[in-house]
Formats: sequence, structure tokens, C-alpha cells
Amino acid sequence: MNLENAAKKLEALGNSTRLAIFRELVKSGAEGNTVGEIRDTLDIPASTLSHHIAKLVNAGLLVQERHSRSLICTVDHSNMDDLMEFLVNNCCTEEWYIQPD
Amino acid sequence: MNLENAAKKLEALGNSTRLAIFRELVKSGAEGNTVGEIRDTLDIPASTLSHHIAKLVNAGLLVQERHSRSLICTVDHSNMDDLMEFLVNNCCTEEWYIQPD
DNA sequence: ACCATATTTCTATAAATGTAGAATATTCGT
DNA sequence: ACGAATATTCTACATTTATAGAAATATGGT
Repeated sequence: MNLENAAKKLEALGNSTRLAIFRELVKSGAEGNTVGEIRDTLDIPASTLSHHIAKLVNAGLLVQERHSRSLICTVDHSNMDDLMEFLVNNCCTEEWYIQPD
Repeated sequence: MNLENAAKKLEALGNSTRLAIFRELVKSGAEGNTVGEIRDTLDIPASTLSHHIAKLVNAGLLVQERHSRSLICTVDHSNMDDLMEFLVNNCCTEEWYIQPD
């Protein structure tokens, strides 16, 4: 994870609407949520939501998989872990130098 | 740390120039760096640098203290820790549920 | 084939962002 | 008081972003 890529991910998370979307999907775990479910939960117009999701996908933080008519969104935790490691190793004190397995 | 505030900090870090500034200051620890030192290290025009630093200060990630003619910038690690805790608790898997002291 | 569902892409618009030169402010030394 | 050093604020401009309605695309059911 280089600096450019970390910045891109941080920018994607650096918007309250997108951070709310991401947090919902973290809560939903491996099951994820359809775009429609996110829309209903957070009450965001479809086209606005679609753009925000696209930004998160483009940053590598989400994955979308089609399931019949619905698109299921899930968090890409391996990429999120990489971002966390970048932050721990470059942006924190030594107290954070504890890595996940 | 609420979602809005976390998003604001993430947005501040979500730009490669600002992330580079922040990383330099993390490296410098409690001593910090003057604006001029950052300017020389990263080769950023003064006015551009000033705006980026202001954004990081406004987000609560940096603190500036005047020392004679120079302004010394240091990382506000307590606020950064709060952001990290938000990320660990809201945006990560359980593997990250290890907190600093 | 047609209709309903689910989501994206198109289009438009207002606001925010990044950049950086020029002008201004603050502090220090003489 | 004046000049040098340090950094911010002013100004301008091009680019990007966030928002969301309308149109288009893709899928599935009848």
C-alpha cells in the first residue's frame, strides 16, 4: 500500500454519506447488502447512492456481485486491512504497532 | 468520535499531499517540524502548503505553535487515536479489536 | 413480448477543492 | 525604524465533487 493508494481510500471514506454506507456494510459482514437495502436504510436517492458506491468500489473498499436483479455490496476487508496497516505504520505512535493475524 | 467528525478527519488525510505532510510530522514525533522545513522536504509552494496545513489543523489532526518566527507543526495523536478507534470499531473486522493503552 | 424491479448512466447545476502568484502580517536582528 | 525571514491571507482560475431528476440498461416473471 503506497501513499497514493492510501490517500485514495481515505478520500473515499472521507465523506459522511460514504462512511455511513461503509459502516452499514461492515455491520452486515460477509452477507453484505443490496443497493436497495442501503437505499432504504440510509434514505439516499438511487443515483446519488450509485455514485457514492462507485467511488468506494473504485477505491477498492467494496466489492459488488450481482445476484439476480440485485447487486450485493460487501466490504473488501483485505484492502481495508492494508489501509489500516498503512495508518498504523505511517500515521500513528508505537502504541498502535499491533497487527492483525 | 461521531461519524461526521471521523469523515472530516478522513477527508483531511485523503489527499496525497496532505497525507505526505502528516506522515512527515508523525516521523518527526513530538519535536514536529516548522512549516519551512516541510516546505523544503516536500517541495510545496508556501501558499499551497499553508492551505493544506490549515485543513489538517481544522480537522484536529495537527497543532501549530509559534516559536519565534517559525510555526512548529506537530501531530495531535490523541485525536488521531480517536480516529483509529472509530475505524477499528466501525470499519474493521474483529481482528482489529485491540486498543492502545 | 411485455411489464415490473433494480440499478446505473446521462445530464445539469451549485458548491467545494487544489493550485499558486502576489500582497500582507508577524517577528527578529541591527 | 528598516530589512530579512517566516508564514498566512487574498485573489484567481481550472477542476472536481455532491446532488438528484430523467432516461437507459439489465434481469426476471407471466
